[in-house]
Amino acid sequence: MLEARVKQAVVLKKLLDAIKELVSDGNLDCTEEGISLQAMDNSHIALVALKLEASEFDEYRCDRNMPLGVNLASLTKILKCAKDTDVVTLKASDDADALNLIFESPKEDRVGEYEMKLMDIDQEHLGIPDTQYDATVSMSSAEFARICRDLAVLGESVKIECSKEGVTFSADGEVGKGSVLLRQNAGQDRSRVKDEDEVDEDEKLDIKPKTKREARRDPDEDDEDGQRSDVDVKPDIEGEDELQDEEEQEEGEERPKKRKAGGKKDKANKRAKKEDVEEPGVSIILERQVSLTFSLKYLTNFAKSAPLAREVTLHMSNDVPLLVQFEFEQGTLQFFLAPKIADE
Amino acid sequence: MLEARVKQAVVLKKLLDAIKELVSDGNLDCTEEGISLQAMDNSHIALVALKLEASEFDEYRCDRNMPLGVNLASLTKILKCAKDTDVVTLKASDDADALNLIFESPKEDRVGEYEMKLMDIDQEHLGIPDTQYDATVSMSSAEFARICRDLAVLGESVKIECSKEGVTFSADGEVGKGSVLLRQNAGQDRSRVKDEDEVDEDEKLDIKPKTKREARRDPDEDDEDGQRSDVDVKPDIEGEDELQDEEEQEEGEERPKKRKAGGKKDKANKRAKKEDVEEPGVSIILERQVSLTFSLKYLTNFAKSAPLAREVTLHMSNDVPLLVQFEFEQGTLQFFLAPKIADE
DNA sequence: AATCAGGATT
DNA sequence: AATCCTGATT
Repeated sequence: MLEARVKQAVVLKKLLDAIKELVSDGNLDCTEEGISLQAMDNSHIALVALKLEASEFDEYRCDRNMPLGVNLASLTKILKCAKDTDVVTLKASDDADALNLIFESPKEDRVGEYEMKLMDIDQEHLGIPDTQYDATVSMSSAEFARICRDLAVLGESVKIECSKEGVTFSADGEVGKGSVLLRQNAGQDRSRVKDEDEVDEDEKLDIKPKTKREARRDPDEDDEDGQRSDVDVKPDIEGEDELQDEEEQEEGEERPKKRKAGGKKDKANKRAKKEDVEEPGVSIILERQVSLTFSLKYLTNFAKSAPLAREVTLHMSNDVPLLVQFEFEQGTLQFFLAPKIADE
Repeated sequence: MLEARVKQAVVLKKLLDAIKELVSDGNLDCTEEGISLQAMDNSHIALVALKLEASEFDEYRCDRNMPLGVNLASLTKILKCAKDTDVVTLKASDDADALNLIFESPKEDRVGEYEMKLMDIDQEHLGIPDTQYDATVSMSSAEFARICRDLAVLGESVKIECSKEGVTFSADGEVGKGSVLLRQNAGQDRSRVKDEDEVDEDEKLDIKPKTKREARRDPDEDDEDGQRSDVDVKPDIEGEDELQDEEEQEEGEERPKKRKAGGKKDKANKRAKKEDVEEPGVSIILERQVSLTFSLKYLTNFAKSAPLAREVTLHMSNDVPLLVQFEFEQGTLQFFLAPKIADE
């Protein structure tokens, strides 16, 4: 038995818009922790991993793990029947061959009940390596989308170079070539480009990811968050909690930073209400310079998630798949893409 | 000789948009009363009946009855040459083989004169039975359009069920199934769901239908309304006037309603100006529960009239054609559609 | 019918 | 910036 309530249908709509062009079918894996979906894209090149946290649902109940095989095009169609502000309740009985979706207007004078047929999908379970990334770039998701769109005009690939200077996206082709340099400008104490020692410290402390994670969730869940991001879409909760505690105990100096992060959360909330104009700054955590080339086709697809989150984080190490991560109120959406090998 | 002036071309444009996909050609029947058009749709399944009231034209003159056979695609093309705010004057001489359209900008600094060739159309004259409907649902036309569009994703037919609970639209197909329940919420004294006795009372008093009719026309015309809708598009003018007078004399109590109607009209005008956000509530008058199935293809076509009127009224009786009625400032647009026989 | 692009609107 | 509405296109 699954019963999950989302306050605003628009979140699910944006999610589906974000992934439906990459993945046609997938299992919504429903567990006590929440709902996750993990799938290779249709051409089996990119990996999409979505996690919706149980705690972030308006109401959540899942008695036992159940994979709900959904056709994302069908789900998109049905979600189109909801108004953006509708309250959505997802329901599935334990042996269901259908997912029930209930759309209720805020005034409760309109109730839509939809039933979507489910399918059996062989879950190729994908282990995502727990990578320590050499470079982590946080930036405005809208800016990321813009850059991908812009450079896609010029060529099929983009080279992303991350150094102390900032991050550079460059592409070239028939028409000509172009590059966009983003300097760090987060307007924070860590906004300047760090030198190696400082970087190491930041990496060790894992400040930056935490800041982002904390932006929308309890600090105590940071590491669960981290695992979700870096290890597996279906992590073991107990193990994570332990890891979390360890880290917190090991590094007492994290606490002040955590509070700082808390401050950021408030700021982010305020922004969401009245400062939408203010774009998130660019911040870079660099352990090692990276230079990687990716298919713009995929990146532009990933960038379609921009409406979900103001900020996107690019995690990169040389010769390792890129992780593009969007954290939004209800969870996390990740995309993985292997770099092109040569500068083709 | 016909000469009719409409203040805003946009009304005619919306009208044409509303019916041009259903009907390709038709006679504009011009009489002293106004201009009406009645036609089966191209597949001879649905019936479209339009009436533009002489009194609602800015200026109206029609010396003798004349059917102007128009190709609606042509008329649409020509109306596209008018700006929405242009004043439109329709002119036709008695033996005309063409309709003249004059588009004048409000500032009168621009005059467009167009002439559209007319055609001879054998008017298959259609008697519309004067049905007493078991259920009458008034609702936001935009919502009606939305529901039809939404359910059209799922299947070809929609079942409309009207009960004390409210009205339910449901459809199913390959992807799954869906239903939308609208509860009564008119926010009026009659907004709650009535039980049988109350329903009977309301029906007897005919409160609800009058309310609706009064929204845009004089109560005295209620029965003319019925005739226009239910009997003939080309009525004998003299006869009708007599009927009107008779009724006025018969039922003195209608006069106050006339005044009331005027007030309501003003209200509607105000709404158009400042209350566009406020959707009309759902109100249901139910003599008997109904459950009917209709082709969504037709209903979605009918729903294209939504820009004409904030509200739509669905009149239903079991096994009888549905009447979908839009009342707008200048007149009434009605669509009739027979139900599907089985639950196919 | 459905998707996409453009323009208007808030 | 995002949504809505329209027109165009496949």
